[in-house]
Amino acid sequence: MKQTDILEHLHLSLENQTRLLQQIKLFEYSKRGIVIHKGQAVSGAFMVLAGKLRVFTYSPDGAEATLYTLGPGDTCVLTLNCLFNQLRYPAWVQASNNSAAALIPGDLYRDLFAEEESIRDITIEGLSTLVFRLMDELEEVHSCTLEQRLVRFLLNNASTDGWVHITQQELANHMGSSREVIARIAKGLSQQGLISTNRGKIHLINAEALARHTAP
Amino acid sequence: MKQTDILEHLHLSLENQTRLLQQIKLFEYSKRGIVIHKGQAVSGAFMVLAGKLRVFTYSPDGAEATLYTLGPGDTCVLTLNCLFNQLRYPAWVQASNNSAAALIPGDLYRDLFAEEESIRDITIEGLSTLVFRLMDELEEVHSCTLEQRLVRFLLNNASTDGWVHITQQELANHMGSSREVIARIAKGLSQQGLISTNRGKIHLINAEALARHTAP
DNA sequence: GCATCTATGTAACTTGGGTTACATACGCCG
DNA sequence: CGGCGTATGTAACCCAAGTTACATAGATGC
Repeated sequence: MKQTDILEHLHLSLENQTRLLQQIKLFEYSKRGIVIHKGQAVSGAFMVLAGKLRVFTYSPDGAEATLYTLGPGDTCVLTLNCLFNQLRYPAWVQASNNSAAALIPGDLYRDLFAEEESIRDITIEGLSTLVFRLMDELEEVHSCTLEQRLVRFLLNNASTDGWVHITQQELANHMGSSREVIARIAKGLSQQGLISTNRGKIHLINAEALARHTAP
Repeated sequence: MKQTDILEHLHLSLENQTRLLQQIKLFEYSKRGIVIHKGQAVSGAFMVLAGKLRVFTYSPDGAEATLYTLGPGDTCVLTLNCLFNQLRYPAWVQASNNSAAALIPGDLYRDLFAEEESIRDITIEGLSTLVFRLMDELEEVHSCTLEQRLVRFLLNNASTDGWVHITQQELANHMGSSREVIARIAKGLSQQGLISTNRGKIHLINAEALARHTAP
C-alpha cells in the first residue's frame, strides 16, 4: 500500500496533489481490527484504499446492525459529517478483511472542498447516496418481512456462481436479527429447494424463483 | 408571501441576490395540497418559506410513513439529491398547513453552490443532518418498542404547556403503524396517569415520569 | 484420532404488534 | 336539537420474530 494510491481516486490540481501527499496519514488494519469506535473525535476524512470496512452500530441491548460497508475508493461519509458539523463519530467501524485507509486532515479537506470541484462532487455524491440507502433501508424495515429482506440481501451479495460467503451469525448481525431466526428462515428456503446452506456460505440454487419471494 | 422573503434565509452577494429573485418561482399550497409526488422529475431546489410540509412514503401495502417535516427556511434535501444525481423524487410531499415554497432552478442552484460558501454550507449541513436523523430513526426502529417511540415522539412534539395537537390516525401514519395500536398504547399510558387523550390532541400530564418510559 | 472451536440445526415458548370488527363519543351545521 | 362525519375506545385473534436451551456437525491443531 503506497501513499500515492490515493491519487487514483481523486482528481486534483498538481499543487493540491502535493499538499495531499504531504499531509495524509496511512493506516493499516488486520481482519477484525477496530478502525473507529463510537464517540471518537474524528480529525479528518477517511478514504479506504484496500480491503473492506464495515460500519455498524450496537443497539442498547447489544445486538449489532450493519449500516453499510466501504470498499477501495470509498470515503466514509460519516467522517465527513463529523468534520463539517464538529460531531463525534456515531458508529463503529471494523475491518472485514486486511485493509488500508488514508486519513485526510480536516483542515485540508475543507480547503480542498472549497477549491476543487471534484472533491465537492464526491462529497455531495457520497452524502446523497447514503441518504438514499438509508431511506430505502428504513422503508424496507417496516414494510418487508425478514424473509424478504434476507432474500434480497442474498440476491444482492451473491457472486456470479451463486455463492454468498457469509456465516449465519454475520447475516443476523447485518440484519439486526438473531442467528436462530436466520437459521429458521434459511431452513424454509432450503426445503423449497431455493438455496442450500453450508458452513460459512450459502448457495443460491434457483435465483429466479428466489427473486419472486421478495415481492408476492 | 413575497419573493424577497427567501433572501432572509440565504446570505448571498448582491449580484446573486438579483439572479435569484429573477429566476425563482413561488408556489402556494393549501392544507393537504400535494407539493411533489413520487417519481416526479425535480427541476430545482425547494425551500419552504411559510407553513409546514410533510415528506412521506407509502409502503407497498398502502401505509404511510413520515420521513420528516420541513418548516420555514428549510430546504428539501431530497430535491438537492435529485438535482445533483439526476434522479426522480423518491417520496411524496404534502402541505400540513397552508404553505408557501420557492423553487430555485437546478442550473442556478449549481452555480450558486460553486460560487457561494453559504450555499455550500447549508447544502452540506442539510444533507448531514438528514443522514443523522435517518440513522437515528433506523436504530430506533429496530431497538425500541412502539411505546418507546411513541413516548419519544410525544415528548419531542409537545408545546410548552404539554399538549400535542395530533390525531391518533396521524400518529399512526407518522410511525408507520395503525390507529388501533396507537390507541391501545395510549390507553396503557393514560391508565398510568401519564397522559390524557382527547379528540385531536393528547395532554402530557407527567412528562418526567413519561420520559422514564423511553429507556428502561 | 481426539480435543476443542466454531457454525449450524431444531424445537418450544413468549411477545409485540398488526388485523378485524364493532361500539361509543365529539363537534359541527342545517 | 338531531343527524352525520370524523375520532376514539375495546376486544379477540393471529402471526412474525425474538428467546431459551440444547444437539449435531465441520474445522483445526496436537
